Amino acid sequence: MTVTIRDVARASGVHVSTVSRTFSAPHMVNAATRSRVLTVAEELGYRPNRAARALTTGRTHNLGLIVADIANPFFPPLIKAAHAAARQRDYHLFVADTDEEPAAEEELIQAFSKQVDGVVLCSPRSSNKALERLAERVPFVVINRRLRGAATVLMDVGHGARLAVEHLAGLGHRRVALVSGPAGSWTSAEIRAAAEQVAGVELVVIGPNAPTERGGFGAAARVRDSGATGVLAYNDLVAIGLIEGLAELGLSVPEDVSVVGIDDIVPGRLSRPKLTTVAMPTAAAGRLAVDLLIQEVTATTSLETRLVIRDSTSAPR
Amino acid sequence: MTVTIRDVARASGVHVSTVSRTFSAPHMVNAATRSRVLTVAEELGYRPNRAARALTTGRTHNLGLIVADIANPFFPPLIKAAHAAARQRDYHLFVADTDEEPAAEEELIQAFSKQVDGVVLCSPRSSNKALERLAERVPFVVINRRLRGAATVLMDVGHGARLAVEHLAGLGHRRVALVSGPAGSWTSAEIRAAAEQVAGVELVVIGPNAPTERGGFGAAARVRDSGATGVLAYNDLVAIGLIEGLAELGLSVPEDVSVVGIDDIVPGRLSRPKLTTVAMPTAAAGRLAVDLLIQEVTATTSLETRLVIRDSTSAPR
DNA sequence: TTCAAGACTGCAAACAGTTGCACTAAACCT
DNA sequence: AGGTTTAGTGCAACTGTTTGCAGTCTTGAA
Repeated sequence: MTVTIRDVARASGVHVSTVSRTFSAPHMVNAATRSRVLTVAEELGYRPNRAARALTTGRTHNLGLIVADIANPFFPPLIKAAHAAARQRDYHLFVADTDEEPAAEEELIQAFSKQVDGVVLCSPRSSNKALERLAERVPFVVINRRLRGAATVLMDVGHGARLAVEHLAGLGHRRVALVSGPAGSWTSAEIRAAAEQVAGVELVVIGPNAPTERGGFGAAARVRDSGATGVLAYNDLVAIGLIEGLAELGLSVPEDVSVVGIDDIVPGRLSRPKLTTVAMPTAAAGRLAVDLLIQEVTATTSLETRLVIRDSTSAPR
Repeated sequence: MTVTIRDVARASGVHVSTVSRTFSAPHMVNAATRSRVLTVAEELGYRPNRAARALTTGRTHNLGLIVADIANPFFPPLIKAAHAAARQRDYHLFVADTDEEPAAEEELIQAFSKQVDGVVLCSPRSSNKALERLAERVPFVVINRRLRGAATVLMDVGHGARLAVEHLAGLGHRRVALVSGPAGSWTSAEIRAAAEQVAGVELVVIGPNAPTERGGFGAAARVRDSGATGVLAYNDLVAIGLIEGLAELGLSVPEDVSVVGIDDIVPGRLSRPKLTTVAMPTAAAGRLAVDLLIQEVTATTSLETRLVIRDSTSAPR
């Protein structure tokens, strides 16, 4: 039923290898033959079968993208950018969701291995050891994790966190709370290390917390009790939850306490007050990751972050 | 370099066909042989090559999912659910983004056609005619569009819209504005038809509008001028933009005007006031679509929607 | 005019599996 | 005991494409 290279060959009176070449190495075939083959192919509605091609060439023109949670607002812009970059070079993109389970990462990589030319792994939860082992089966690039032997794309949260705390300091806050993330998080550690370096403010760490709205909500009382007038939250969801929790306690943002988030996800732009936050270059990271993968370069890149000042921060009372 | 079925055959002293069968038809091979082959395969780290398998069987065990915009908060829950359903049956999922361009739909379907067993198409923008033509190349199921010849999953927005208007009527609103969506939208038409059927309220239609925050923002003045005290917006983004626009005009929600959205996206839950909205069963739709695809059943299903009452609606002044 | 160098094209062997068919041996039935 | 079924395995052809090698035909140069 499906039209193959042989049908085209027969219909245009040449050998299959010539047809093959008009698609994969056009310069090797005579212009006249080429155009004849092309028109015949067009008429017949022929499209090369990528699976068959992959079999001989070893390249599938497919890429895999693994994230912890597709529905987490942090990821979609990254996925979208990765897809666009892949598409531009005529690659298809498998997308997979681990549901935050480290074991799923390994399993997915294994399952992908024969079917993709590489995979990009976002904020992996697996151990470095496990990842290094997997890197032998299939090339990959990791986003937001340092890993030797694999290409790495980092977003410089540390810098962003410092900007955020400096922003608070500049507004006159002297005591700021850091509502941290989950225990093993690379990002959380980076944020803390950077925040601690800012001179002139006393930092109090509250956490670890779940990286969710609920996590922020739950931290509200401790924030109030800490006496801090400014807060840097692990991410925007935490910040939003925190603002809600503070409201519950009769504290309003930014009048009573200033809050800055991290990530710059859509809901932060839409909530009230609009969130001051550290914008993460997720789209750039996604795009870059697939570019590195396709070009097979092993590099480690650090992407700039920046502070977006909106309505959730102001001078303390 | 990579270990094939032949390596396993040699190492375990059987013919390749036996190895093949221990993986794809285990019941046809003797238990003892099977376990021997299995352990050898395990030792060698053999994994069947899906591309090669696809070549003979014609089934790739891959599915495609095409959405208009991955970054639109409406889609990620659907993608996630579709992925989970696919994974459960050992299928991989290609995800693609058309960037709202109808032409991209066709192109993507064509490109996928040889590489997937089917594709699910969300809220397509292409003409029915074009879709019917494509349906001959590859099986697909469509979400949120009626199309004969293809399996269809519908979300019953009409019902939800009616509930929403009835809710407003029940609160005492007598004049409600419908801030509609883009011109050619099936959904928008459904909403309007349903809203018009509710007795006891006068409906004024404002639109068409872009299905975005900005679209809602821009409609604020016309809503004020309409004299309506209640509003049903095309979707949550429009509702959020509208609320912002109304605030700009000195009108607050729900005190001065009640607003209900549609979709129940995350930002609506997180914004202030929390949005009353019609919850769309996106996850169920995604899951169901891939199930239909895998089981190759051509059915048309209509999924229930429901009203979620939160803080953006109250009795009129 | 002859010969070497290109430019095209065909041939056939891969690639990694699946599967209909044939064969053997054991188990079953009368 | 003889014939028939059945379980298990091997054989080889096939899937759609690529690609190294070899052959043919022009060209251009000497």
